[in-house]
Amino acid sequence: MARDGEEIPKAYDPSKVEGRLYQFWLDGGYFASRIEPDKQPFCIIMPPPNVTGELHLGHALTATVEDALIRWHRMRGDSTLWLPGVDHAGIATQNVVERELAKEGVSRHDLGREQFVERVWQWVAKYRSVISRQHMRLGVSCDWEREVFTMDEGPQLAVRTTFLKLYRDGLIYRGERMINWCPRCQTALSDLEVEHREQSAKLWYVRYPLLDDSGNLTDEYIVIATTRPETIVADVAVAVSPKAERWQKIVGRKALLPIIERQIPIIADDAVDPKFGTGALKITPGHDIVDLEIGERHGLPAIVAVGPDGTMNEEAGPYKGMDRFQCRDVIVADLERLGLLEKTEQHQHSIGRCDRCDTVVEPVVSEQWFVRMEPLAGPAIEAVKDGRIEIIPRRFARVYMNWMENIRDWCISRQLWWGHRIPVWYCGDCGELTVAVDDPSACEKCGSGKLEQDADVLDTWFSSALWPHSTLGWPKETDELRYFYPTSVLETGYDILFFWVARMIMTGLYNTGEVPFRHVYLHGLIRDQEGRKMSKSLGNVVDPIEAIDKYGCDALRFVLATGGAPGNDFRLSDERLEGGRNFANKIWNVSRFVIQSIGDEQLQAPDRKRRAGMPNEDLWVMSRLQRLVTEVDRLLNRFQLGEAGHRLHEFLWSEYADWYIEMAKVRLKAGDRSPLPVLAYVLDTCLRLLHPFMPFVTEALWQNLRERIGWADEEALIVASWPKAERVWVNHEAEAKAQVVMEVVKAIRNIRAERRVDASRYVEAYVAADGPRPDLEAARQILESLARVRPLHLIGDAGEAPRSGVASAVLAQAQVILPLAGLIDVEAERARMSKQLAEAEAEVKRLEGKLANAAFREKAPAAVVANEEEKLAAARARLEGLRQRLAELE
RNA sequence: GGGCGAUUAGCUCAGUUGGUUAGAGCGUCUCGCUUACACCGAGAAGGUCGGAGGUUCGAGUCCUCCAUCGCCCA
Repeated sequence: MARDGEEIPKAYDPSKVEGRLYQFWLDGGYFASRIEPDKQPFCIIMPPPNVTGELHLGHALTATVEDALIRWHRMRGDSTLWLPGVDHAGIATQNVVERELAKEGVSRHDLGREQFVERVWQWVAKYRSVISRQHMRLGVSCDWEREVFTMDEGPQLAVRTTFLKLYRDGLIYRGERMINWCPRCQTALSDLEVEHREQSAKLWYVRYPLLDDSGNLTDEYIVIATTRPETIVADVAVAVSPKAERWQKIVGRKALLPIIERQIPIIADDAVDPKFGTGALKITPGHDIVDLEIGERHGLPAIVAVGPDGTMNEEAGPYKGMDRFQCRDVIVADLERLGLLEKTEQHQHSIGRCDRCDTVVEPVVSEQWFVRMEPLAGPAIEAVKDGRIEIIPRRFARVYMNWMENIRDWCISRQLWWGHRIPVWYCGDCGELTVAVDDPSACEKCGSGKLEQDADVLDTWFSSALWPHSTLGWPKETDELRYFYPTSVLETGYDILFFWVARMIMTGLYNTGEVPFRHVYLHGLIRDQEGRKMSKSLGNVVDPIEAIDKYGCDALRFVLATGGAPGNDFRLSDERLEGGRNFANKIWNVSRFVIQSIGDEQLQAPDRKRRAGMPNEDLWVMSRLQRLVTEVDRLLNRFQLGEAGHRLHEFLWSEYADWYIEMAKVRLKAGDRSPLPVLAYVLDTCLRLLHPFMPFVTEALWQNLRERIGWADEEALIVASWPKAERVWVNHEAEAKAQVVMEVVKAIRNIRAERRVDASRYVEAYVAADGPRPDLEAARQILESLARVRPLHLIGDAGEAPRSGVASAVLAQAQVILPLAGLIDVEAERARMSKQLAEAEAEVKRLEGKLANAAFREKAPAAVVANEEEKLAAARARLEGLRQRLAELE
């Protein structure tokens, strides 16, 4: 921004101010949080981006919304803490680094665990700084001094403490359960990390030969339907539905498992759907959750035939070493050759895939660590039910409840190298395990020093679940924890409601006894122009930094903040970003005009005691401004950022710039500097209100404006006080008066445009009005200038105006008559007026009907009725005027 | 199978306690360099708010059913 004497550039150039201002804020220490007991704390813990890579638009949206809330509260005088962080993202980061290594032709196994983890730390160091720099480009005003990484000492301690606590409370256990296994990532996954997709597959009908009582093969057989013939090798039974009559007589007999030639029982179980396939199922407890349950009921073993890498193991006999899908083909061919394949059908069913690498997940019985969720869910349900936590938009509370009420145990162990190592040690001597916060030197049971730590790490979300309290110091009782916890708002995308939000609520309550946050604000997903999810493979990813380079940070932020409603997805496009850039430029130019008009003077705020002597337009804009402040506050309090942004846009552009500035120019051009305090005051207020949305332009302009306004106490807008609505300035009468003036101007402009009157040409005009005549008289110069009319005759009765060669417009409170000899076609004018007359008649009729309805008068609120009556009066006045005009038309 | 959301102007979307003649941005059309801004200004056109019922003095907004699309959970 230019200093005095220098010209302010005509167009806003974000690249010239953003970097400089961010440094200015950093230098000023404005982002730092402080514990100030006399103030209201306002705290947001930032969702930690993954260290896997760079920020995307979802992060930009998060940053935009959270920064807006933080800046707003900071200006309101609250003690704000916005705590940034980064997530180690176990499986995702391990994958990324493994991919890097692959480029060098090395696997993690070549390096060994220790060296591999070292490599990941190198990656982390690099990307943490990339992410921080990108956040800074977004203008985030978070407290960088407090940045936390999920693998820092604090979170490490919190993770171990929580693990031990849960273990001692019996809420963490180790057991053999059906889990989801990704053969590519070679780790267990939680249910949430599996994506189910419907797809078309084959359903094979296979004959299992039956044995007689002495175990000899018969020529009878039972037909089962399966989508996974490769798991036949792990079958332990055939189950039939008790409702499938055709099979009842063979229950209790034995079948001979094809190929493997194991004798398996035929059992009956209610879990078998009689309508699926033949009503008989092969039972593979090692690879299917339903089968596992059936197997348990019947005391059957679980055989696992698929190994960790997705190849068949020794249980598969002749198929050992084959990939599971290759095995499927081979086994089907073998069955066919043996005459055991009855038929094949197409079949729609849902297949689970790893949400990280899209590999088909293998359900498999495996020994893992689990968290018992049900006891944790209860209090978490209560917290939302009783309103201690409010979820915005509200509909997500139901989604949350639904999930919580049907919660299942959480598999938390991961066979990865990168992450929080499970704090469990196994004794080489007695075999017992020791769970501890600090690395133990001896076995709890036998005291032996031969301890080995569990090789696995915890699900990343385990540490994320502790984030609001672990970042504030828990389990230590820090001042931060006491002051800022429970935090104020948790803002994130609805896509991680279960992954993260729900788990934070559960563990927050479990560890601290208090909710982790008061409000959950869920934003939608950002999509591309065609509504597709942005993804690297589609190549439709918009890089927020590129958008900032092209349009400016404020443009991007304004678009993100106002682009959609909370919880709804929205589409981002260049057109929208252009709109944001244009708005920033408008703010720039409005300010440029005001600042240049003020010059070197220092102004005082408009004096509320001298309101009586102020021109109506000043009173009007001051009144509108108060309403704006009230509205923006109301909306922000309800997390309606988008709507608040729209109101600001609307006011600044369509009221302040289009009307007030244009009106003020009339006096300014005449050498009257009296509008300046109002111009400056309204601008100052707008810049303050807009600052949370568009921090850079507003700060840049305000730095220039503040030298010229006597009421600016603070050295920077970022810490300037948030505007308060001042009731005294609210003025209905002034608003009504200004309304008439603006309507007259619009009416004249309309006629001029329709009659193709040269825009620069002044024309003679008659404005007839009774009541508002003095107001129009007061606004004479404004009317002349904005409507380009001269001479302007303000008359009491339309009859005093010429009748021939005129074009006219009838408003409720005034009539406009423009003598435009030569440009007027009487018949066309008559037709135009007649059409308007018909409209007005219909309007009057409609309102009369409404008001004649006794039920309406009786039941509707008095204010609504009065409003309708006012409308009727206006419509009648207009109708009367139109009749008169038409009659006088010659 | 259960749940949720969307369906409003050519396009993208607002419209939170039911109360003007339903709004915005972009696009379209007509004018215009009137010294803040052409990243602009002035004017205009454009919608039976997915469909059908219902509640109500009054429904884009509440209820029921249906249709299409999308998402989540199982």
